[in-house]
Amino acid sequence: MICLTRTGAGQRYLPAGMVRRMPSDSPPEPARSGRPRSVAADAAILEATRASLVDLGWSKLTMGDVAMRAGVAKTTLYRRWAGKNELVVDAVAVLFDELELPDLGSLEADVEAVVLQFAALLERPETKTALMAVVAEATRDEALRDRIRNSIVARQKRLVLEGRERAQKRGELPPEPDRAVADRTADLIFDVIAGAVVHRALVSAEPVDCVWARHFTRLLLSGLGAASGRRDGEGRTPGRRQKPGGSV
Amino acid sequence: MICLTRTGAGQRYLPAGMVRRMPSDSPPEPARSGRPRSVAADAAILEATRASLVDLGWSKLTMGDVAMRAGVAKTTLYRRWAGKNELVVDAVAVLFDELELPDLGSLEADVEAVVLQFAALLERPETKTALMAVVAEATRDEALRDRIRNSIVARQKRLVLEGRERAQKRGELPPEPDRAVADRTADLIFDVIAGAVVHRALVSAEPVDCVWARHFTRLLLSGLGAASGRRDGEGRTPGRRQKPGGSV
DNA sequence: TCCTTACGCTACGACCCGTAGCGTAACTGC
DNA sequence: GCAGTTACGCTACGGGTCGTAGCGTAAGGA
Repeated sequence: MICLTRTGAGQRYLPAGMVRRMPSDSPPEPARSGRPRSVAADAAILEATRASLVDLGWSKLTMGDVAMRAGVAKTTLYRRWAGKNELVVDAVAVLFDELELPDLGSLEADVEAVVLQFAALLERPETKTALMAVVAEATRDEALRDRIRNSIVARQKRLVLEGRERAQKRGELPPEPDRAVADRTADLIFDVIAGAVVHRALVSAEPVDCVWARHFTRLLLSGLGAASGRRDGEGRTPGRRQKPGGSV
Repeated sequence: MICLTRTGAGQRYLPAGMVRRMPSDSPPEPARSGRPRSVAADAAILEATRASLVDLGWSKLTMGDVAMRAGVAKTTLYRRWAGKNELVVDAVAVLFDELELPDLGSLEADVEAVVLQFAALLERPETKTALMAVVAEATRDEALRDRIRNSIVARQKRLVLEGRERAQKRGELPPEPDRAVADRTADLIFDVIAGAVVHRALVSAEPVDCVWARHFTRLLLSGLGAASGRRDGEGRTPGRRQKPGGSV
């Protein structure tokens, strides 16, 4: 809705610095004339945004405050971002690059580790308050939804694909019969993992600790029909399906 | 944070009308003297809040607008609620009373139905934008977190408990070995269901339709080790565990 | 009738929004 | 060097929301 009120001149700025700011998305940069944008300012603004999120939270964060922290004029922010929502998405998105799939020898251990990584990321004050607020705004803003999808969701989804591929090579998961089923299942797994962790951490407001991560992982993998690859000897016997019941 | 700025006089109003406004939570009402609060105004305000959410969304909803729609002075709102967050939580919470566990003969069918009910609730414009925004605010507000827990989360959680109890009577789920495990598992199931549906609907922004609900339910129940109770003949064979694989 | 509480109304300072306008800085191509 | 182009900092502004104070009045109980 903000975009609708922007002037034509303002719109010109958007394609360059706003809609796509993934490093790989602006490769050639056809050497426009004129004073170039300060990349230092970009970094300072995003850093200031995260700092402001920590101190003030989403609702009290203001563009003026961010500009002041970054040592930049408020107008500069509006020249690069349409508003608070877009700015915060970009400021938070890079944090998701920290997520990576470890190789601990079994799918179960890998998933557990990712769950804990994700939970740790959600615990950080600059993410926990910002993520939900941005998602809330995105429910009424198509462009913002795309931005979240392209910058944050995509970063997480690749972990699911990587993990499944690796597990299939290990023989822990069966290969997918066809492409459509594979995509659908990956989406499902992604929503289950991310959704459960977010819900546990932010809605239920209970800690996502090792114990919870283990129970959740077992529930998930048991549902996926994965052969147990746990090698530390604890838990269920390898090669045998877990006994159904409350020990999940 | 709002509460901190309220005067002593303002605080006096909170216990009566704000902290607890569930019908069953204020039973005796020790007959205070003075003009009683208009219950009609209460209903009008909450209704106006939902209407405003539909029209404006969370971020553009203002106390003044709600007051105008309700035919009430803005000061009356502040006499009853500390701010926008608390008001919206109360306005939206009652919608969760619509959720109910059907008895379709099998756990699988029941879970599917609840998932679809929950998804339909999330699709409503007054909830989809409000819920996440409130959760976001709650990350920095202990009192708001409690309010959400007591009014919204509690409403949903009872469905999990009911469903499990019924499934155990049917023999679809094994009884819990002890109380602690039972509680922990119920919490886990709750976070998985609610989290996955919310994430699918609001973050991934994909439809939660019958197909998705079925796949998700099978994944969940398979993980829980439930015996298949599906009676329409399709899907897996009763009495036999589902073949692990991509058909989830 | 007095007392108490809720209500509507007005007004208010404080803050934030998003933009316009200006002069200046930085970089490109001739 | 020169214009041409773009980004930046700064100031100022109208418009909106916030949350409260203060007042007179309405609606109940002792």
